[in-house]
Amino acid sequence: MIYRPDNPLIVQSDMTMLLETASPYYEETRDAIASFAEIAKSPEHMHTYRITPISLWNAASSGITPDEVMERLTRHSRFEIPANLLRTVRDIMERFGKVRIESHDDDCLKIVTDDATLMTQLCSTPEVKDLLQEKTDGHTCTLRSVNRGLLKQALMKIGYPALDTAGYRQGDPFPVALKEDVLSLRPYQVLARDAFHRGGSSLGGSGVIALPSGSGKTVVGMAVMALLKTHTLIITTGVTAVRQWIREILDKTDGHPDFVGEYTGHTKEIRPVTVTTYQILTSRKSRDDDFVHFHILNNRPWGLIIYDEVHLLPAQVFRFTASLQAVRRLGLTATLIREDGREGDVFSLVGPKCFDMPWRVVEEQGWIAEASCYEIRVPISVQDRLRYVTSSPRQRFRIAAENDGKHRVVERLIDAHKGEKTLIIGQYLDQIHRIRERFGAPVITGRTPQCERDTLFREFRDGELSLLIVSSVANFAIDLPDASVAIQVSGKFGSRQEEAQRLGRILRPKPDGRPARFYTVVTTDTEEQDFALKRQLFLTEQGYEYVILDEDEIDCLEPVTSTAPRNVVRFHSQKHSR
DNA sequence: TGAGAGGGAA
DNA sequence: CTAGATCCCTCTCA
Repeated sequence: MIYRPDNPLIVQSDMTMLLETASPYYEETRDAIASFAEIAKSPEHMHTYRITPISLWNAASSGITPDEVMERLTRHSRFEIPANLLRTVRDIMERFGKVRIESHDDDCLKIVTDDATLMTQLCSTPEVKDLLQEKTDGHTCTLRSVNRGLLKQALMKIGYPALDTAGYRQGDPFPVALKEDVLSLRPYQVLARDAFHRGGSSLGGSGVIALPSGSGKTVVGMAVMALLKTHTLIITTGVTAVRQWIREILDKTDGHPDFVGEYTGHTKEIRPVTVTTYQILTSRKSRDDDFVHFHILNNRPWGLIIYDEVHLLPAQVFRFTASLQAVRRLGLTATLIREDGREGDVFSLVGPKCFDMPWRVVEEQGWIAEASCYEIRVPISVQDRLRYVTSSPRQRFRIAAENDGKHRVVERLIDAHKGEKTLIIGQYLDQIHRIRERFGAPVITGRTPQCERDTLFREFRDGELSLLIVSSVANFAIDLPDASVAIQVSGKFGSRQEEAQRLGRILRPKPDGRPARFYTVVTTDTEEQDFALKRQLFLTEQGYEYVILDEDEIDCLEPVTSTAPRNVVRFHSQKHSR
C-alpha cells in the first residue's frame, strides 16, 4: 500500500479528487490536474475536483494522453490510485476518436470504426441510426453530408464523440496578412494559432481557444485569418463588438476597408470579411417566418467562421452551426463554461478545446496585470436580518445582496485606493442609485444613452474621473475603459462567468505596472455567501486565491505599489494561523 | 437619410 | 430562481 503523506491530492474511485490547499505542493498539483479535471467546490482548506468525460476529451484533444493523466495523478496522489479509476479514465479518453467521420463522395460522408461491436451498437441506437444510410461493411456506414452536425451531437450524447476528418469545403480566397511591422504575435498567440491549425487541411482545423480577457484573442483570430486567407464570417455578441473587430482588422491587417463589412440591424454589408451578431442569425419577422439573415449569410463562400465569446453561443445558433460543418470553425472565449450544461454541443459542433492557458500563467509572463482577489464579509443590520428570515427564499438573495452595510466597506475601499481608477459594479438598479447618492459618482446602466457613456468613458480614461458606478452593463460593454480596482457589490447568483468577466475588467496591464485589486463584498451568514463561493470556482481553477477579510480588516490591507511583492500568500498564512 | 422611441424576443 | 441589458424591427419626425 502506497502512502505519501506529503502529497496533497486524494483521488477517489467516484472520479472526484480532494486537493489540500495548505500543502506546499498545492500550486504545482493544481496546475498539473487543471487540464483534465474541473473544480466543483472550493472552501478554504480542501478543494474538490471532478474528472468528467468532457474534461477528459478536451484534454485529449489538446494533446494530453491517457498515460500522461495517469502519470500526473500518480505523482501527486497521497494514496494508491483506485485501479478502476485508471481503467475508466483510459476507457473514456479512448472513446474520443473511436468513431471517425471521413469523406466518401460528393454528398455523402462515412463513419468508420475499427470496433465492429460498436458499429452494431450505433446502428441499433435510435438517435444515431436515423441519421445513417447504409452499412458498407462491419466497420463503415454512410451518411448524408447534411447530417454531419446532427450525427456528431448524437454521438456525443451517447458518449462516443467523433473525430471529424472529413475536411472542409474550400472557401473563396481572400488574401490578407498581419501587418508584421506594427504587430508581433506573442508566443502564446502563435501556439494557439498553430494548435488550431494542427493537422492541416483535414485533421483538426476546428476548435476552441480559451485565453483570459485582455490577452488578445482578437489577434489570434486575425492570425488564423492570415493563415487561411479565405472569406471569413465573424460572429460576435453585439454591435459594439462588431465595430471593435472591424477596427482591429483594419488596424492590424492589410485588409482594405472595402473588403471588411458590418452585417447588423443598422448596416447590412456582405464582404469577404463580414462581422455580424448572434442575434441577427436567429431573428425572423414572426414565429413561422424564415430565418432570412441566416440564409443570406449561409449561402456565401466562407472558408472560416469565427465564434467570438463562444461560451455565449445561443441555443438556437447550435442548429445553424450543425448545418455548417463543412466550414472551418474557430471559437474564442475566456471562460469555456456554460451554466446551461451545453458544453457538449460546443464540443461537437464548434470543436474541441485545442488550446488554453491558465490565467495565472499569462499573468506570470506579464501579459495581463497581476491581480489579487478579496472577499469582504459584512454583517447585516438587525432590521434587515429580520426581513431576511421572514422572506420567501426568492427574496432572500436580493435582501442579502442589497445590504446597505456594504456601503461602509465601499467607502473604506475607495479611501484606500484614492486616485486609482475604480469601478463599482452592482446588479440591482436600486442599489446602484443608493450608492450614487452616497458617493456622488456618475452611474452607467443600460438606460444611459450611448453619447453619455462615451463622455464618461473618455473622462474616466483621461483620468478626470476616477470613480464610476456601473450596472450589469459591465458584463457586456466592450468599450468600458480599464480600471485597476473593481468593487463588486452584487451579482447574478452563482455565475462563474460573470465573476471572471468582471475580474477581466481590471486585467489589462497598467502603464506603471501596478497590480489590480478585485473586491467582492458579501453579506455574512446569508445565501449570498454560498453563491459567492460558487462564483469564484472558475477563477480558483485559474489559479486565483480569494483572501477572506472581515469589514474592519480592510485597514490592514497593504497599499498598492508597483513594486510590492504579492501579499496574497502572507494574508493567507495569517488566516490559517488564527 | 438618420435619429429616437417603443415593442417583442430570448 | 430574478432583474437587467441587448438587439432587431418598425414607426414617426425632421
